[in-house]
Amino acid sequence: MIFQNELINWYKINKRDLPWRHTQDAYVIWLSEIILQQTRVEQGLPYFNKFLENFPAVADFAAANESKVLKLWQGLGYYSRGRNMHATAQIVMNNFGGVFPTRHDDLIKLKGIGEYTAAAISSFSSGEARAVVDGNVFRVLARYFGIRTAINSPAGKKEFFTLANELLYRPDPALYNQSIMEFGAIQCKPKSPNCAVCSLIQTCYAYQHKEVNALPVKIGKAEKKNRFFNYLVCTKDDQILVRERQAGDIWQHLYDFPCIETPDLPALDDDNFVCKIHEWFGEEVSYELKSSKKHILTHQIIQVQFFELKNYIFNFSKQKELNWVSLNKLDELPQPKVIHDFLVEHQEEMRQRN
DNA sequence: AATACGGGGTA
DNA sequence: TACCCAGTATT
Repeated sequence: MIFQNELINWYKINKRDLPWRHTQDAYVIWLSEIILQQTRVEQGLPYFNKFLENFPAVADFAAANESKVLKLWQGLGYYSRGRNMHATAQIVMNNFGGVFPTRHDDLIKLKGIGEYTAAAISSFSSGEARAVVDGNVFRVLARYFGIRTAINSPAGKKEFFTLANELLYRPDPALYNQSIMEFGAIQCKPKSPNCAVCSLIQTCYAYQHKEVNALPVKIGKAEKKNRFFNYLVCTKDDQILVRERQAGDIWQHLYDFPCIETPDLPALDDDNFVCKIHEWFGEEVSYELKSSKKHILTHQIIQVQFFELKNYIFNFSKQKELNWVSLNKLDELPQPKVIHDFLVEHQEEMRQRN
């Protein structure tokens, strides 16, 4: 039990004071855990506060529009988390009488809650004996026990999950789970871990064998795909033409502009590009490049260009998912970051134009 | 078993 | 750049 006791002792001295550690309310813990999936504490913290303020209880969350949820989520990424939370809040109202479940076996069935999150919520809210296995735990265990199995392979998942549950400190699962994650986040970091002040180095495999930087092992290197989005910005009085993005691609249910996606960066006189603009907006249309930027996602690099259109005739029958909205209304709709940045940068001239 | 899904921080 | 972050869902 040296490993567990050292982690817990370390935690009691070094832990950060985080708001979700002061509650056993499963709803509040759920809020924090979903927000923190693939997200650093510093980035998620303001969103946690914002969500709790807008939705003090699960009933408030369930009663909101999905669009409002996504607007609050704007900028945090992985928007399916927001959509799944909204669906889960409604399931909790309908199937659990508005009482957020605390048992792992109930939690795991809810949308957006997987093995990690079910273990986290159940252990933190009710002390259920479930070991959390997140990126921090993978790293700490791989280093301390010298495990070379890839953490993103099925065999690795199984091996680490089994070990984590064997190690779980039964007298206080919640305390132990918090301890090992916090230790991974602050001390046993991915880059330049703070081994100099670590009380576990005598028994740490990676430290003793000088393999700290080689562990954990991770396989695969998803190639990033290049995409080219050419946004057509059309304004009329205080209205602007927007599109709600649909299923099957990034940014589902967020709002952007009419877009011509091309296989490469189009020249301003590129035939296919010009042809498509004329098809949508008439032969008299003129366009000017206003802004260009590279937007990087996990699996895509998107070269984004914004064109301001003038003298256009818009044919709605060609693009049914497009709608005119006022600039003020657009402010309330959820947008991808690259769209939001464009609107902020150009809001003066867009409003003056009217 | 592999891929999709955001955006930001670090070295 | 490349890698990682309190991962999950889908193919």
